[in-house]
Amino acid sequence: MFVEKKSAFEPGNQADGMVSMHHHNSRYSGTKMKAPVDDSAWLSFRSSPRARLDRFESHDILFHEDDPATNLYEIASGQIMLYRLLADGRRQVVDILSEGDLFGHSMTGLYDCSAEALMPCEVRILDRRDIEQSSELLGHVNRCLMSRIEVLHSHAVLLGRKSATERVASFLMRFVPGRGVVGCSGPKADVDQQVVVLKMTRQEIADYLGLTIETVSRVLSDLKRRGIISIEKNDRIKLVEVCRVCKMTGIH
Amino acid sequence: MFVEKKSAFEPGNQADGMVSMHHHNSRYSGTKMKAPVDDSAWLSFRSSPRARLDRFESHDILFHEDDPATNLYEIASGQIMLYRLLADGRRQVVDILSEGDLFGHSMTGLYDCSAEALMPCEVRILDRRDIEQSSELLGHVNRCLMSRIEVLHSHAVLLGRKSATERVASFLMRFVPGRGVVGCSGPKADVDQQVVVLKMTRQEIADYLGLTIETVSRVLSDLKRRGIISIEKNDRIKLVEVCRVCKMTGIH
DNA sequence: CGCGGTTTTGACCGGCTTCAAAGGGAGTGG
DNA sequence: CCACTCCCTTTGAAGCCGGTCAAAACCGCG
Repeated sequence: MFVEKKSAFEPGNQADGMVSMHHHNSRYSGTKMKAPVDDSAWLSFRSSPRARLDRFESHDILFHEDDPATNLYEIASGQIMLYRLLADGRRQVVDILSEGDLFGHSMTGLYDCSAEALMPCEVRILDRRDIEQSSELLGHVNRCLMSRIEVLHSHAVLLGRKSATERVASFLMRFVPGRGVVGCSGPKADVDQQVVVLKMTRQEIADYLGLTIETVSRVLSDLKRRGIISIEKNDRIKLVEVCRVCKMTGIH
Repeated sequence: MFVEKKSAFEPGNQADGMVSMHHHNSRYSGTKMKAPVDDSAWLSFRSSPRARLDRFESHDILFHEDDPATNLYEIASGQIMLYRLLADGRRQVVDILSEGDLFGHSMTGLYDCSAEALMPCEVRILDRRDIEQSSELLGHVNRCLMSRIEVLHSHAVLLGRKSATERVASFLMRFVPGRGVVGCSGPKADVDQQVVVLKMTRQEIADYLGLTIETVSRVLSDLKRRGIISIEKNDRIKLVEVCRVCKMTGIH
C-alpha cells in the first residue's frame, strides 16, 4: 500500500490558513532545497511487498532506547518523537519526525533513543538488507540522514543559546510550512496568519525545548497577553502575525 | 597518500596514560559497536588520486555557513569543529569531528554551519559524484552519518538537560578513549587516571557546552579544588580518577 | 620588565526552576 | 444536567544556578 504525500494546503481544512503538525512534510526540510532529486527507486521500493505498513496509536512506543535495533522505519503519515532519558528520569526529546522521515538506524546494534507516536501514525517497516544493495536507495537514505543532521544542528543552537521565548517562538515556527527549521521565505500572503495544531502536551514541548512545563506555559501566556498568539484550544494556537513570531526566534 | 589510524595507546607519549584529543578516533564512536564492517572499498577510494589531501592550520576556517557546498571532506588527522551563529553573534558549536569523520554534506546546496580546524589538520577532499556511484561507498557514508546523529542526540541531552558540572564532566569524558560519548566500559586498569589534552580555548568549550567562559572556568576550578582533576597546564587536564568524573556526567 | 591576550575570581543580578496551589476541560455517574 | 473526579495547564512566590560585568591573575613573548 502506498500513501500519497499530502500537500500542506489541501482544501477542506486549510480554509483559514490552518495547518496541523500532521500535514507538514519535513523530509527535505524547507525552503533552501537544491535541485530536485530522483527518488523513483525509493518510491517503488517503499511500495513493494517488502515494505510492511504498520499502524500506531497516539503515545504508542515503537521501541525503547537500548532495544536491539531490528527495524528501519519510514513514516507514511503522522509524527514520531525520539527521546532519551537520563538515569534520574530527566528526559530530552531529541527529534520530531514527520511523513517521509526515516528512523531506527543504529551504529551499535541498539537503538540510541526511544520512539513514541505523537498521533495516530502509519509507518513502513523496511529491511536494511534490501537497501544496502542499491545505490539509489542508499542515496535516498543518505539525503534523509543529512536532513536530520541539519535539523539536529538547529536544535543544538536552540538548546545551547536561545532564551525561553526564542525557543517557544522557534517551536511554533517549526510548524509553519516553509518557514520553520531551515529559513524564512517571508510573508506568503496579505493575511500573515497561521493556526498551528500541536499534537504534543506541554510536558512533551518542554522536554523538546529543554525547559520546564511551567516555563513553556508562562511564555505562551505572555505571548497571548501581548497579542502575538491566541490560544484557541490549548492545542490550537493561532499566530496572529507569523512575521512577529519569526522575529522572536533569535535567528534574524 | 594514506594516513594510518593511530592507536590511542601507542608507546612514547602514553606513558602516564595521557591521551590527547588528537589521537581519539571517533568515527564509529565507542564501545557498543556491532559487527565489524567491510570498508575496503572506502579505504581504496580515499587513497585514490581522486581524493586530494589538504592541510589546514589551527583556527583555519574551511568554510562558512551559507557558502555553496562544493566539497565533501574526510578528516585524515586532527580535529574540526562545526558551529553556527545567531544574528546577534551568539555561537553554538554543534559538533566536534575527528579522524575518519566526514563533513561538508548539504541538503540545500549551502553549508548549514561553519567548519574550523582546532589544530593542524589533514583533510581529504572528496567528490560527491564518485561516491554516489557505489553502494559500498554510500554505505560507508551512511554509517558515518548515523554515527554523527547518535552523537548529536547525546549532545542535545547535554544541552537540554544537564547542569554546568555535568556538561563539563561529559566534555572531559568525551576524550577518554572508549568511555566518552557512547558509554562507559568501566575502569580499564588499576590506575584509573587519564590526562586529557584540550585543543580548544575556554571560549570554544563554552560555546560547545552552551555555557559562558566564566562558568566553564568556575566548574573546572571547583573540580580542581575537590581533587577530582588537576590542571597541569590550562590545556592539559588530568582526571585523577576517571570513574569519579564519569559519575558526574549525569548518565549513571 | 612590560605588553596583549586569555583565564580566573568576585560580586551582583536575572531568568528559569522549584514548589505549591488554583484553574480548566473532558469523561463518568448520579 | 450537574456534581465529581482526574489530569493537564496555568499562575504565584521564592530560590538558585548560571549569566553579566568588572577586576585581578596568569602566561607567553619580545
